[in-house]
Amino acid sequence: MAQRDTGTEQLIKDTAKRIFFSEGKFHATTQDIADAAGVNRTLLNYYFRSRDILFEQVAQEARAETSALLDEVFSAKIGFKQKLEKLIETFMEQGMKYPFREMYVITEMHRGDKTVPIEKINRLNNFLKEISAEMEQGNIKKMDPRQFCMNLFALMAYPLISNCLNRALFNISSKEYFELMHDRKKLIFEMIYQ
Amino acid sequence: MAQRDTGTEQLIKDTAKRIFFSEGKFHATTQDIADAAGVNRTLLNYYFRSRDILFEQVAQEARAETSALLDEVFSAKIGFKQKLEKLIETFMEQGMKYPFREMYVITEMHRGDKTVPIEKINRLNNFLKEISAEMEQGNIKKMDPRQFCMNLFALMAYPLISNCLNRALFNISSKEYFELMHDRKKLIFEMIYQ
DNA sequence: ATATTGTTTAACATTTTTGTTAAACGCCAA
DNA sequence: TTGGCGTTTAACAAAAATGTTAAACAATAT
Repeated sequence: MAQRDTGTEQLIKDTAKRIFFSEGKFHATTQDIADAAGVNRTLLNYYFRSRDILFEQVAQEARAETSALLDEVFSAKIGFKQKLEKLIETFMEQGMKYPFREMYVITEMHRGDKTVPIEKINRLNNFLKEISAEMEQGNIKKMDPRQFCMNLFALMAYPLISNCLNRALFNISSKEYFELMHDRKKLIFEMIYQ
Repeated sequence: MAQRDTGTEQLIKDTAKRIFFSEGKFHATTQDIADAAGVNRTLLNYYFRSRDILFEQVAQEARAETSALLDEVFSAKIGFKQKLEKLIETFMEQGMKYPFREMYVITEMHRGDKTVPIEKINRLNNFLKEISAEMEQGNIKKMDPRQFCMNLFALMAYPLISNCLNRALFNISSKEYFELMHDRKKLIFEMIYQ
């Protein structure tokens, strides 16, 4: 009956997420995570039984978090333009905290031959229809709506992922990089919506 | 004096690259690679001494390959517009073969605290200047040239990386996906160059 | 032919990572 | 207070991954 909640289980998951999603350390071991969380490694087994279960649970929650984000935006009763703005704002903010979340999901998919448990296809289809409608109205450049989708997510996600490369290339600090990322919100919108 | 070359060393590296860069299996072990190459695992140690050395060498060559690509494009004596077209064409073609090459480099950077051995900054600065000039001429939308750069690479790289996700979302075959990727070449150019 | 040298293999050893067990700890209720 | 129960720990065990060695093999030069 789970009486005493010391928060350790949550601490472990949060730490795993930080290591995987924020720091992009996909090779982290259970010991790495335990150390980072400041707990005994045995606790990972106590709470999650095995490494695989913990990792899968983290991936599962990552998918759920992304899902929730998209759901909230797509189901909002606002116009397409506002949806786009909201999506960019929300995605970029979460992305700055967890740049490698989607990448973790992808990497874990490649590990096993997990089939993608995605039911979000209907929701996406609605979005694709909205995109088509906007193209008809001339608000966005005409193209395959799927390409529009890929453009949008590419523009948001990739610069976050390639943070360390770009910082070296442009020779800029972490602070400057975050400023660039903030500026991208407006910039991305203006790029895809005329 | 390396008389007898059975091609095994190259086979091992090529196999490692296929597994890492094409299949995105960053968790692959030396045994996985040996199996995929159809050779005894001991040969990895014979040719490369240790796993770390092999992995670092693969990462090193990945950086060199990307470098060579950019060098070839940037040093060409052609106009900016042609450079852009050439860059997109070359990058996308290589990207379709090795979608996870840059991602592997990034992941390996996160593993150790390797400092980025990049000297390409001057070359990039030239490109940034060219971008600025084009903006002055009104050929491309005005913005921070670094943002332009990030847009360009994001549009090219991310859809390749998120292949498996997108295929599930859009419910399309591998063949259809490749068609979309091919179409992107023209599409990306038109998006960033008016 | 045979010695040489680079290549490949199997068996073994080591290290790293993960999993299990039993006991200690600490809070709460009877 | 003490018995129970969830939590935590350390010691141990098992498995997985990596590294080493010596011997077998095969092509070439002498």
